[in-house]
Amino acid sequence: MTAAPAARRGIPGATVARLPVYLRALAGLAAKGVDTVSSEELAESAGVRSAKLRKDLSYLGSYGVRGVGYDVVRLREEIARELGLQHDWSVAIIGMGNLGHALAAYSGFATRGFRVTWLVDEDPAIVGQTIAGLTVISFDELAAEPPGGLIGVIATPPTAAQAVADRLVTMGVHSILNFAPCVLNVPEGVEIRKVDLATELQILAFHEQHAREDADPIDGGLQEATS
Amino acid sequence: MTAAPAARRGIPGATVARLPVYLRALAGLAAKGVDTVSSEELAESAGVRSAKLRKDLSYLGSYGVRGVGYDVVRLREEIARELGLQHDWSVAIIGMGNLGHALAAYSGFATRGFRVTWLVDEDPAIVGQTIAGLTVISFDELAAEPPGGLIGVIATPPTAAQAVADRLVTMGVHSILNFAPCVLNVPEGVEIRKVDLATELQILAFHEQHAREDADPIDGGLQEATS
DNA sequence: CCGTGTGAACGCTTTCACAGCG
DNA sequence: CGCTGTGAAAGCGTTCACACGG
Repeated sequence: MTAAPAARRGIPGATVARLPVYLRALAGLAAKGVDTVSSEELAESAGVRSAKLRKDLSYLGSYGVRGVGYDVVRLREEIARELGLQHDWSVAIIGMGNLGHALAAYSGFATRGFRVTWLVDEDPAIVGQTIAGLTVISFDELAAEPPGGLIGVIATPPTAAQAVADRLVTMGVHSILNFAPCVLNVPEGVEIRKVDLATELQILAFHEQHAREDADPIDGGLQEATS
Repeated sequence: MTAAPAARRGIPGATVARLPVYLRALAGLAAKGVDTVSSEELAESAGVRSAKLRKDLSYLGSYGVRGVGYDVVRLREEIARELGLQHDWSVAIIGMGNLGHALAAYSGFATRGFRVTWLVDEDPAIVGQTIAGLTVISFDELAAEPPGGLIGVIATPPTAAQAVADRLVTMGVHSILNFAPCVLNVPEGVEIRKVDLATELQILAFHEQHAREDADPIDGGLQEATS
C-alpha cells in the first residue's frame, strides 16, 4: 500500500469526477513553467480544499514529496494514465442538429485525448455532407466499423435517443454521453453520463427564486430557527 | 408542518437537482393522459428508486394520497412552483462561437420556462449580426439593461470566462451556467453550475479504461461474484 | 389493502487534525 | 520545519422497512 498503484479498483466516483479538473490545473501550471506545486496551491487552481485534493491524490498512490509538494509533470502523467488518456479515444457523435454540429466543430474535444472520428445521422439529406472535415455517415455504416473503445455522444432529439442508445450498446459501446433531455435505460456495465442544459437552468432558477425570496420578505419570512 | 410549504429552506441540493427530471417525467405522463401515478411508476419514468422519489417529494410537502398515488397535474404544478418556473426567466448567452451559436438556436431552452433574451459578444465583427432571430449586442449594451433575475450563460473561450463572470456579477447576476473549461471564482451568493464536455468524456474514458482492464485479465482478473 | 411519508440504518463524501517523512 | 498522507469524525445522501391513513 505504499508506492504501487494499489487502489486500482477503489477510486471513489467523486474523486474520478475531479481528476479532469486537476489535470487541467496542472496543464495550466506546466504552461507557466511551474515544476513543483503544493496541495494548497493546486487546490486553489482547481477550486477545491487542499485536504480534499490530498485525499483524492492519495487514491492514486504516493506521488508527492513531504515538505515539498508534487512534481507537476509527474503528477500530470499519473492522472492522465489513471484516466486512460495515454492514447486517444474515438468519439462518435450521433445526431447532426444544432448541437451535434457545434460539438463536431468544438475544439475542446480534440485538445484532450479525444478525436471525433464519426458523425452519424439518420436523415438521408444530411448523410454525405461534410461537417468540420468529416463526412456524415449513416448508423449502418458506423455499425460496420469495429468500435475499439468507442465513446458515443448522443445529440439527437429525445424521441430518438433510446433507440440510438440501444444500437450503440448492441455495437459494443459501453460509454455514452447523452445530451438528449430524457432518461436512458441501458444494461449493467454501460456507463452513461448526461448533460442536460434545461435541467441546469432549472436548478439555477431554483436558487434564483430563493435568492429573490430572501431579498423580498413578502409572503412569509419564516425565519430559520432550528431544525 | 403537514400540508404547508414548510420545508422551504431545507431542500437538499441533491433533491433540487432531480426535480427537473421528475418534472419532465410528469410532463410525459400528462401528455399521455395519465392523471394519477404511484411513486413506483414515476420513479421508473425518472430512472430512480421509488424510495428516493418519495423522500424527495416529501421535502416539498404531502402532495400524495396514501393508497392511491400522486395527481399528475397537481404534482407538476407544485414542482414547477418550487423551481420558480411559474414565470419565464431571461437568459443571456455570452460568447457567440460554435457553442454559443448552437445554444442560441437550441429549442430545449425555450420549451421550459427560459427565454434567450440577449446574445453578447466582444468581437465587433459579430456584434450586430442576427442569430436565431436576435441581434448580437456588446457587453456594454447588456450592462445598460436592468437584469431582473437574469441567468448568464458563459460560452466564451476559457481565457475570457473569468472576466465575463466578474462583469456579470457586477451587473447583479447571481446565477451562471459556465461552458468554458475553467474554474470560476465568484463571491458568496452567486451560484455557478458548470458543463464541461471534455471533463465528461474523461470520466467516461476512466470507466472505458477499467472496463478494458477487466476484460483483458492481464494483471489481475478479480471477478465480480453475483448480486 | 395499498401506497405514501418517514424515522432509522447504512454508505459515501468531505473535513479535521496530526503523525510521519523528506 | 513544512507539507504530504491518512485515520477518525462529521456531514450528506440513499436505502430500508414499516407505521399510518385514505
